[in-house]
Amino acid sequence: MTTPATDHASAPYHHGDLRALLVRVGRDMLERDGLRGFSLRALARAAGVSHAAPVHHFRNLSTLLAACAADGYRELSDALEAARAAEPEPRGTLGEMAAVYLHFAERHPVLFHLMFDRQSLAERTPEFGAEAHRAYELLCTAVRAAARPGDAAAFDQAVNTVWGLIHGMSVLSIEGQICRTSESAPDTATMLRAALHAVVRGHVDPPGR
Amino acid sequence: MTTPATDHASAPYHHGDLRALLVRVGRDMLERDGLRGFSLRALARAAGVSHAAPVHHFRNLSTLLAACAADGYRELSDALEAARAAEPEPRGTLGEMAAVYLHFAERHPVLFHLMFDRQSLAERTPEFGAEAHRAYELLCTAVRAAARPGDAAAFDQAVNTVWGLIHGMSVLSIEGQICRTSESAPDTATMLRAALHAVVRGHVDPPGR
DNA sequence: TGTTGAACTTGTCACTGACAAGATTGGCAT
DNA sequence: ATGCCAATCTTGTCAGTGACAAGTTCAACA
Repeated sequence: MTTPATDHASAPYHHGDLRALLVRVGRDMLERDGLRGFSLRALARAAGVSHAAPVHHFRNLSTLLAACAADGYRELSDALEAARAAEPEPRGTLGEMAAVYLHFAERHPVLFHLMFDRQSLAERTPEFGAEAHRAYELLCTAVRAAARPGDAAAFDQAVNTVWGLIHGMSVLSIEGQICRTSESAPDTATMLRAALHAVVRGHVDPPGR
Repeated sequence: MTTPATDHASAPYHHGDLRALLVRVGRDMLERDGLRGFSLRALARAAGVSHAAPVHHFRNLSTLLAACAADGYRELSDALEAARAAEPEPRGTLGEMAAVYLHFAERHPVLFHLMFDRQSLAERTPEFGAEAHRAYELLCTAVRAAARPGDAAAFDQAVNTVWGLIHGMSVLSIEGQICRTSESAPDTATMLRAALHAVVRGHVDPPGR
């Protein structure tokens, strides 16, 4: 059998870096066919290995899914970092991060859904926790920089509403639930930026009492 | 409630109303064990019928899941209607609806996740579409009443951000991701109400400022 | 009363996740 | 070099699953 041309490097044992290959092929399969048809054996077939080979890299299906989700968080975190680097001004950073978040969700809807499903990810790997935490910290830092300084309660309020808004609109976009009765309505990212402005302003003013 | 609409099928046949029983038991199993362990045969066992009995009520697993999700939307819509009846003042209605939405998500996290997963619900029943649309219309109406009159684009903006915010914070709450660095921070529902105020105000002001 | 057809059962098949045991292969002490 | 070792991968197997087919029960009705 011809060697599957996995270029050298990381840990080419028998097959090459099968673990990375499985995550890559797994993410492709997830996006193409969704979660319900997802199968360890189908994945092994697609990767060109025997049906039990993945077990040596992932204890079970949940662990494999967690690895795919962790890979997604890594990609998202990298994109968030790039957004911050491209637009260092605090309010601008937050808007860019929101756009990046939304864009990630739209490009990887199934994975995005998986990343936020505690049930499917019952087996959380340390890798998953680390990458998820990294994305979270990036967002928190951006919120802290964008919002005027306040007490801890105000910060909690700001982080939760900002992340909630970004995440919620991303989900609606994925599900095709974004309302567009008007032709002149701006695109989803623009709507999200405008709403973020309102929320960030709103959290410093006493809420309407 | 009322008797099912289908006259000829409403009377208990061999087993009683197995369809309703399956949905009820199915929702219980979903919340207890999550989606991955979910199995038509396990459901049949739990309901005390043979492994193939559910097929006569649900073409396949997806259809059954869609029925459970539709049942969830029905429950949510009923709760939203009750919220509107209890608090007819427009801004108050919106806040109450948000609290109801959040509460529903927290009490039925797995089902809630399922209700917003286009992949798992590839087979959409008419029942599902109708109940989902009912919840959506309730929310739209409430937003229209609460926001100052504007053009269609402003309405789109308001609906999308309001629903996005409510949905996003509900997801964060389910996932245990609500940030609470301060003891004095209000509970999630209160944070959500405050953020809604900011968003509803923000959408009438020009966001450019 | 006998027929009909929906509701339900039993039986079966290919497929899946998980496990066990054997085979391959690179690294390493001797 | 030699030979052992352990990680990687394969083959084989088992119970459980979704889906389908064919048989059984039983309320409704002509």
